[in-house]
Amino acid sequence: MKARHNSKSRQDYLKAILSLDLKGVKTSTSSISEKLNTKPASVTGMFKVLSDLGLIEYKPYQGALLTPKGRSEAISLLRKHRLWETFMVENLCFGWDEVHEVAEQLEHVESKKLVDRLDAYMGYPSFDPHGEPIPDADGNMIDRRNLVQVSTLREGDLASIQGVLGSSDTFLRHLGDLGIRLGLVFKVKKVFEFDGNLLV
Amino acid sequence: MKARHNSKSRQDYLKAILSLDLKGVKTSTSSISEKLNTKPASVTGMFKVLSDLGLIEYKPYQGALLTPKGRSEAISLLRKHRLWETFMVENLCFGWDEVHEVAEQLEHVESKKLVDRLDAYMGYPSFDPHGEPIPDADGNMIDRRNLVQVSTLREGDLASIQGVLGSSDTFLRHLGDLGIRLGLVFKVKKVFEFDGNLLV
DNA sequence: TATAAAAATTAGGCGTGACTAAATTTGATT
DNA sequence: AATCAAATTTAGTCACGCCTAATTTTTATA
Repeated sequence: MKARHNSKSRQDYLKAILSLDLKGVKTSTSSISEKLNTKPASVTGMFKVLSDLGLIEYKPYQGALLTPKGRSEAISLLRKHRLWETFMVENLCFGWDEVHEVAEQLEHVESKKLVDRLDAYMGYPSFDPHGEPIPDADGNMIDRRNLVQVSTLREGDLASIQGVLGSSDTFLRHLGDLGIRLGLVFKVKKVFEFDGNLLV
Repeated sequence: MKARHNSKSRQDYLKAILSLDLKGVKTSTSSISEKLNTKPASVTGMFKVLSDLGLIEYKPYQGALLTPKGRSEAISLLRKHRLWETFMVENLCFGWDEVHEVAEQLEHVESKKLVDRLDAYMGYPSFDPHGEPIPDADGNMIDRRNLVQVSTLREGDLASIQGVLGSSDTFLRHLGDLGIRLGLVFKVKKVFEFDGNLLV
């Protein structure tokens, strides 16, 4: 049980485990090996290391579960990944489909200050270019399962604003002008044929 | 002689060699080992690898010289390092003294498109926050040895604008308003006590 | 020029994280 | 409950990049 420092490899494993975990899939060695393009035997080896480091709960033949510590690190990686993707699309005019690989590298840069500043620079976006929620600095993120698109709401529904898909400056300013802010609770009074609704 | 792909380690060596090279220092194994906090024996080993890869010219006991290929890669790393430092200071409000370590990580991210877009996003800065010149996308950079500060010029001197130290938006706009552009050739007609000069 | 000191290289090892092949455990089916 | 297939773990190897210790080459000095 050595005191190993962080490594790209271990971070990739944590991310893979979190990803399957969030999808409710069992984190078997084979499912992880598939995600990471490695062999099951290699996963077993790394599971032992992560377990020794207190990042996962691992019983042979039983798969792995993230400990709070491991989960926190994995979410921090997810946050970095999605913030960088957002930055590339929103500020550097990348297409949403060409940022994943680069974000995969950027997420391994270690500097909490950097990501937090980047987050602030972009105005604390809630969603990345793929529509996935971005964890905040404390690791909290919006649960998409409870979210609906505004366009699916009907007359009489009660809802609150949790985030905005896309975040072009002009669109965000427009929403601001209308008094639409995060957390705003509203009730749909009427749906026009053209797609409009009235506030509470 | 394996076909090894890029690695952080090899890139660090190339950067170290370029750095000494630019300073006119001989790239001995000991000077490199000092820069990289490794041992001379390790440098010898890596010199062989870099030589096999065609990135340096290496004769035992003679030190190393960058090949055009190696030099080009090293300069690309320098470009990335300095662009990221500039971004952090100019856009993310970092202090100029706290960006080096993070840039050291960011420079290893592989995406020409990313750095070129970042460069454009910042308006193609010529110098980083430490006053060092930033290589352009073709690897060309201003040679600081031929540069002087405007404040050191005397009446009658002929000079041209090669770059601007610092690049706050307002200052750059001010220069633009005065018609001062990169490459502009001018002659000093008179130096005021308060520090002013007239254009050609 | 002979020789001692400094610098560089070679030889041998170690940790990490991957692999293959063989052995073991699980669990599904009869 | 016995058996067989799939999944998992164990055992042993390898490449990479680092290390220390010992050897060799260069260089500086007497």
